Amino acid sequence: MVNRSKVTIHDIASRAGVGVGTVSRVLNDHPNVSPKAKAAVRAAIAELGYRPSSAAKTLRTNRTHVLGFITDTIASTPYAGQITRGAQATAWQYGKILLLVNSEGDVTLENAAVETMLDRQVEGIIYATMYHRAVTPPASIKAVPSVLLDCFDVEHALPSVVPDDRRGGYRATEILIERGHRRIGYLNQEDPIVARTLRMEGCRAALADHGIAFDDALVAYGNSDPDGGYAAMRDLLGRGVSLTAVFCFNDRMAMGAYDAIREYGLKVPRDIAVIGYDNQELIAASLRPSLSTMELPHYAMGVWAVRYLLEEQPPSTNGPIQAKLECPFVERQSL
Amino acid sequence: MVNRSKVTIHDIASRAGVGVGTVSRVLNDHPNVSPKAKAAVRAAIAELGYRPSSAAKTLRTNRTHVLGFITDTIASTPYAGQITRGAQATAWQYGKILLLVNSEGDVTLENAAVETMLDRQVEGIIYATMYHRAVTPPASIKAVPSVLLDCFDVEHALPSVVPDDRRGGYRATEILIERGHRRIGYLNQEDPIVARTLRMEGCRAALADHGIAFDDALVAYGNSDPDGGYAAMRDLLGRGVSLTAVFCFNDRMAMGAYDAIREYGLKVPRDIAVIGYDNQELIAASLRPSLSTMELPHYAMGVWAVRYLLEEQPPSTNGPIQAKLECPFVERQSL
DNA sequence: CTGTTAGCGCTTTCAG
DNA sequence: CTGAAAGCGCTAACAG
Repeated sequence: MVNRSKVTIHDIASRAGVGVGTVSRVLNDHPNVSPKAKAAVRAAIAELGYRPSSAAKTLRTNRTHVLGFITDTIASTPYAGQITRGAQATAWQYGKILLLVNSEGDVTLENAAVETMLDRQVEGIIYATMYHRAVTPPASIKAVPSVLLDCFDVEHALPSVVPDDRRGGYRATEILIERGHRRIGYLNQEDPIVARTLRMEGCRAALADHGIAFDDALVAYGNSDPDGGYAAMRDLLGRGVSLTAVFCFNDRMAMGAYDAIREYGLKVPRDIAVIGYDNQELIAASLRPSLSTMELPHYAMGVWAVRYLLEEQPPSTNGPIQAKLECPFVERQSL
Repeated sequence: MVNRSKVTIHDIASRAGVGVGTVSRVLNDHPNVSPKAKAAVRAAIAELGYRPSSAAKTLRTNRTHVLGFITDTIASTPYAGQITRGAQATAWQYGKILLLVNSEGDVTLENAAVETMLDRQVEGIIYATMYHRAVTPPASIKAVPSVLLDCFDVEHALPSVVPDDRRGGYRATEILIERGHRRIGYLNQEDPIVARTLRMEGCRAALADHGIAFDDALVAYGNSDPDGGYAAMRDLLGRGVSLTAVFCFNDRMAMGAYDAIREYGLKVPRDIAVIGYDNQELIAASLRPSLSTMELPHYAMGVWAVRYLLEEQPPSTNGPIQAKLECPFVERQSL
């Protein structure tokens, strides 16, 4: 039976003919309760449609089992979904629930969000961005255990988890080399964001490790979208340099590159192998031929962040941990 | 100054030399407080780094200012982001915050999520799905004001908000007709989901209203993804029927259709105009030429749902409201 | 094993 | 205008 007006532990107690202490004990699975009392309480709970008040419990125990989750732009990409999903699923496993605020990058709002969360006594805060970059989160975030996701603060004063873009760039290049390519083009994005620097570093390191000289004539720049990839690829092809493969900064640029390659009467992967980055499913899996790419570990970062907050944190030797998660290679048909 | 150990209203009261009642009054902006007392309290609050306990407040007032937000699949599409974003932003405007759970369609988890939310005394629940369909949400959801988003229950026993797919199908077709097309192909998705039925109905109605006979030879079926669109378009083109435009069930199918059209040596929009559905930005804006499409009002539905929960609900004449939101036409270069 | 009791921090009468 | 007091529903001693 469902009773709308507030049923309290006292109602249960009198109904079951026991004291409130006993009710509380069965509610919290305490060991020393007689089976009989337990049954009576259970029955009363069911009959009265009792629902514990988590506010009262929180007031008493000082625990909320709530984690704050702040994002900058939840919308623009499907990434946000994966991060959120990983974080939420993991929180749930631990019996925690997420309080969500999307700041859209508004600093005032971000501060207010942290304040609200602190008022609500969240047990930790996850501050997530949708691409790998440096941030300055509200200082008050330090009032509770916090972790930066897909971003880091310049002082590295807060723990963080980001994709290992350098290693990803290295692996992508190495994979191309392993398949026999030695003339590898690089479609780079023009904004010098963190990911670009790191991936490029990895790429050069792989080239060097395999005794291939880095050739500036093989890199072209463009916007990090299909148009930019299209333009950059045309640029590259227009130079008349020989190349058998191209590593694109991201899948969106690769999408544009496909168009340019096709216009030149070339075929992927027969004439030019293409590897992307991000594993933006919607694109990578849909292109013809489907695109091999390095996956950004969004879900994994969500999981990692929550685990970090909830598990015992090992004593840090030198500053908060700055975790780098691997970007796995996702093989499809473009190489 | 930030004091970590709990500072209570009593600390503020004694520090400011007033009673707790007065402190509470300034905290809640009550009218009858002397400027002097107010100033003293404010000062004490700042000095002690006081932070009100929302648990205590909730216990006392019975209000949490929290809304529950349950999604089935937050990840697979960027849609989820828009829905969530619209809901979150609107909630924030009303001084509410969202408690998020992603069920991944797991019924047990869904039930548990509702229970937790009710224990936490959410003031309303939004139950959102990522595509327009019929659902059976946990019955206990009715314990608080609730609304279904992008879905509806078969009995229409709960209020809901969905895209107006019928009208969208009508408009898309009409737009094609207005531009002079009379031989319009239809790339339909093979699963008979709600959106398919509705869009098709709209399409036929538009045709009829403009005196164009519906021709079965102009509709082809496929998976609702690029491969399906590709196959369906090839099918259509292979029939040798004349057509100058094609209305695709969604943008992903349109993406595949582009490939098929190109393979036939035809050009979009010169030879065949293409209109999609969904306005899946990542695809629609990236295709070459960019794709004109009907937008699914995800953000708007998120806004609508929260508003509905929070605003005074007009007395319903016949059952809970079943809102249909318009799918706006987004013009790009494919027609 | 169990009933009683004392608060958790806050809001809200109720008298001044 | 303001202090004192009474709980909101629950848990955690503390005596049995």
